Amino acid sequence: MNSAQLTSKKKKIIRDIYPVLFAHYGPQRWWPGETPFEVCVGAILVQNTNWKNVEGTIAGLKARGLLSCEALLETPPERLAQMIRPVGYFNIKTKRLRNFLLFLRQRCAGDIRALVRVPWPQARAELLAVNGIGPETADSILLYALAKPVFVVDAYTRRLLIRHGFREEGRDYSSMQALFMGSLPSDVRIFNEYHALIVRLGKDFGRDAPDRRDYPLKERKYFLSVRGRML
DNA sequence: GACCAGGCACATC
DNA sequence: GATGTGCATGGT
Repeated sequence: MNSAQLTSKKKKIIRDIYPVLFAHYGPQRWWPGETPFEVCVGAILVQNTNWKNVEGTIAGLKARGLLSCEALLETPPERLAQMIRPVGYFNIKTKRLRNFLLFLRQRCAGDIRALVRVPWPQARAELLAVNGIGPETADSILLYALAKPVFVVDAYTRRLLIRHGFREEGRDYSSMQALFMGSLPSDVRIFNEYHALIVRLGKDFGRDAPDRRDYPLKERKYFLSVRGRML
């Protein structure tokens, strides 16, 4: 098999996994937040943390009427840090959140939706320039807050790829993103749902999922396991 | 009590 | 440029 055929086969695998996940889990209706601003706050707070820990924290901020750019900026950092304690890394996340809020106020007059009219590669670069916003956080904001056609990659995505034999593509963020974006139509709805489904799958199986990283992709039929169902 | 959870920046080699 | 480390709480 030449490299072009292998690439084509890999793309097909990426395309084929999606309908299987969708059929099994149904629509996930992401992002689990009400406003674009809430998406941004959640994306920062959830970094390397259980989403459950973030949910309650955001609800608390909302209940206190603090879930806005200006209100959060007016909150003393020490106080903010105490309020977001449950998300873990609360000191560093306080700084990261404030860095984002300062960017938001200065660049968007406090409204992230101002970036909707900016071409997404530029908006992405601007977000990445904020200390504390890395590729996944930036892409989550672009896709789920601004509806830009950007695929979000995360730890679950890496695990899924490695388990399906994508050792080369799974080596770093941009490679994984290129694999998905190069295999799928550039459709916000699909990118939205696919990433959410991968997270859902990951939460179901965690690290207990079958792991066949030693099987070369070209020598076997790929598989996807959903509650014992193998492909 | 260990291990894990929807990262990121920074130091060091 | 690859690899290692600190950041921290809450659930299983």
